[in-house]
Amino acid sequence: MTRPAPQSPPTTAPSAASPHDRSGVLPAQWDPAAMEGALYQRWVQAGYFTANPASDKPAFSVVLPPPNVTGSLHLGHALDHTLMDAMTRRKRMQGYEVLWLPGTDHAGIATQAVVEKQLAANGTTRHDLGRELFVDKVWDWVRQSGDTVRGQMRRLGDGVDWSRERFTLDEGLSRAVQTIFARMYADGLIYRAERLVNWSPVLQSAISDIEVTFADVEGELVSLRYGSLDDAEPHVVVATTRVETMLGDTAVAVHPDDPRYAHLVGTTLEHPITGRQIPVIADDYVDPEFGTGAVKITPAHDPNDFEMGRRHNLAMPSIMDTTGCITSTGTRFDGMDRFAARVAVREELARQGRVVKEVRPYLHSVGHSERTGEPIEPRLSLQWFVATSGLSRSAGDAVRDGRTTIHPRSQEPRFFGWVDNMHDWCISRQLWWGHRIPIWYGPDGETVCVGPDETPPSGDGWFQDPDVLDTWFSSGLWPFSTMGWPERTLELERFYPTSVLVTGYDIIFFWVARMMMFGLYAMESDTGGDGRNPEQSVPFGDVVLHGLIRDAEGRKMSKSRGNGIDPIEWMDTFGADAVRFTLARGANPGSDLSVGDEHAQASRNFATKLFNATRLGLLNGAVAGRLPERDGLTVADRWILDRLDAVVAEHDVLAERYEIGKAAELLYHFAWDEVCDWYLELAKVQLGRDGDEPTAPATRVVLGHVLDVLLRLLHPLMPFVTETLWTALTEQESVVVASWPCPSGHDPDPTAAQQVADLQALVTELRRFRADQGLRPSARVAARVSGLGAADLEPLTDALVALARLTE
RNA sequence: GGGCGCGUAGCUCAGCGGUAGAGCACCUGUCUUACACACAGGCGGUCGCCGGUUCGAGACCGGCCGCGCCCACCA
Repeated sequence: MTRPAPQSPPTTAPSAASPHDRSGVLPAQWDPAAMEGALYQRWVQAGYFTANPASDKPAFSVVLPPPNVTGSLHLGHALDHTLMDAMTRRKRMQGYEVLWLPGTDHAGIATQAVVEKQLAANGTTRHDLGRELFVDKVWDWVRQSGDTVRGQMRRLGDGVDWSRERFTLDEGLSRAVQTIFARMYADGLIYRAERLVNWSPVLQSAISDIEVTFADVEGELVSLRYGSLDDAEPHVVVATTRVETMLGDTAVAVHPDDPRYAHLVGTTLEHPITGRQIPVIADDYVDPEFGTGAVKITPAHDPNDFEMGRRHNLAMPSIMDTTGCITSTGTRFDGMDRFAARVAVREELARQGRVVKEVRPYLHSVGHSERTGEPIEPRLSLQWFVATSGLSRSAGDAVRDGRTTIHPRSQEPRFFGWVDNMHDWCISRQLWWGHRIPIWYGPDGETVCVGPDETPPSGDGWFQDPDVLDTWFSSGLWPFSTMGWPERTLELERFYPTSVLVTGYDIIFFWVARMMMFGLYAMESDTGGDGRNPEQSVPFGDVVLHGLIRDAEGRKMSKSRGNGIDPIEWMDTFGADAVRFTLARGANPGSDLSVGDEHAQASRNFATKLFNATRLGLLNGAVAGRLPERDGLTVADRWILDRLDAVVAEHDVLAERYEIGKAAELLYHFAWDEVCDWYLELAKVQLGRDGDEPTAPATRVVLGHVLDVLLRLLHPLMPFVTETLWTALTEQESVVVASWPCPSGHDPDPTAAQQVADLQALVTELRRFRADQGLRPSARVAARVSGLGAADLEPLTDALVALARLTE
């Protein structure tokens, strides 16, 4: 393909060019990769994205869900960011004082794991380094890799307020963490207890319920016999998929009404391996219909058994250490890994003749650590918890009574199901990277919570709790900790609660519910529960949940599958605008979207189309000026202006409903099918070949206006091309700070619409006819070549009718 | 076991009461002075199945089949 070189110095246009040609201000073609960076730079330098809390404009605020500080953005983030950027850019143009607050998350487990892996490669461990040195090393890593995300966000065009960027472990946020911890501790909402928690032997740490994912696993169901081997003597058969836990059994349970076992309840049976006598107890929990109707009870290693152990005051011996090896059973299995022990114990029981029936393969659901992948082990340990019942009820109420609205509505049951059935949240992690628990223990068993402005107790025997807080504890404070809470800053005053939260539906539980719990609690505790309007307490008025990104075959993108798309590579190939538009166009609330290269190509083509359309305008001297009186306009002009009004109105409705996908679709088709395919062609006729038709001057203004408005409408989704084209067209500073289009207020002219529709039908018919005849298909060319430089469409229509007849 | 959602052109998806749509793919033309990252024309669907409501149903109701996701303490 050859294309004429750009006419580089626009001031010295060749003599052949029309006197109206203003196209010199545009580059020869749209080259996104080469131009986007400079545009972004200019926006930031101009301070367009910096919020001014002192302004008197209405506020619109969004906080960015903080990505992992050492991570990199994937396409899902790009979707997130595109939606937020589109919303904030539009609101800015509408005259709001916009704050889009960026930042990153310290991502406790993930970040620590990366650095530990690096250490492992050098043959050391964090324990070799010691806590302080290790944490220093993590900070080094954070500083070194933390720029990746920022760079990616600049590429995407995110209009965030960089001057307010935050990090969950920075000083201010740490202060917020300590403050709320101290308040909740004082209120009894944070407590320490020995509980059965999900334990990751790989991390050697507790994890919360939602960090466990269940997967069906083929295991073995072993039926084993407690008591005598003589059928005439007392015995009970129980079944288990984790035989090794029998080493920690302290009871066998049956249903109270089960006649088969009534005579055994209250007696004891000998443990076949430890030799201890364990009681047979009766409890309603046992389902007599299931299996043999008898269950082995391991209180320290199974949640149900733990509860039963509490009800019946059973001993709760732990039989595994932090790495998942058998310990303190006093048997030869001590020191064995849990999976090795599973086999060894089964073999031992078989040798004793205690494995009844055959061992059956058994498909059952096993909890795995989401982060590290290995099966979790329920383990009894001393941990810190948040008492969630009151907090989660408030969070649920906020949605129930409409202070916060979830979009789409269909996601609400999922939210309620979670907040209404929440277990207490285990917040302590046996890690080193994170907010250390602000609790100090004294030599005489004292426990002191140290607030942000207090000095920790010192002296012999005092020490701080070694654990750190779950990462989601600090991210749960994000909407207000980032604005300076607990200080009463101007930012909080102006921008909290935030206007809208945008995120994927997969983190409702991790994040959304917790922000609501914390936000409500923090704001109420600020005022002692009075003073403040409850509406001010929720962290956001709207929650917009988008779907997950899948590949062209509808599969989830993942590193292991290798089907992930790197947003940077995509932007290199198609441009940031195309990537953004592709994601936005697929963003139907709450539902997943599949994307592939062909979608990005279509979006890139659309950007090029806009470029060329604007170029046509500039070639013909289109200017964005005051529109002439409507009475003097042609049918085509009146029609396109009416359409423009309608599209502006329709787009606003969709955007306010967060129907970004449909809004994008609307603009795409309006721009392409109506503006480019019809209006531009009609405008050419009205301009005339030499630009000297009587209708030409008005057409230049209408054409300029249509392009101007169209570019402003598209700017939130495609900021880069629209900036380049709009500034060229209007010769104004930047479309970022242009005003948002509103309908003209004119009544639509149905006659014009009808006449254009008739014309379209006519031309289409003519084209079809000519195609059938194997003639040149272009009616518009025919029209012009036939000398139909019409002053209006009525004569044009007549002429086309004549022409159509002629061609027959 | 509970919750949510989905099954519409080859693929990805809109449409949610009134004569079947888009993008991509495919076929046929066309370098027409904004654009071949384009233009024009075309092929292609008994809208998962069965009932019902209605003058009229992808669209509303009931049932069924298939698929996906989330939650849940099935020994």
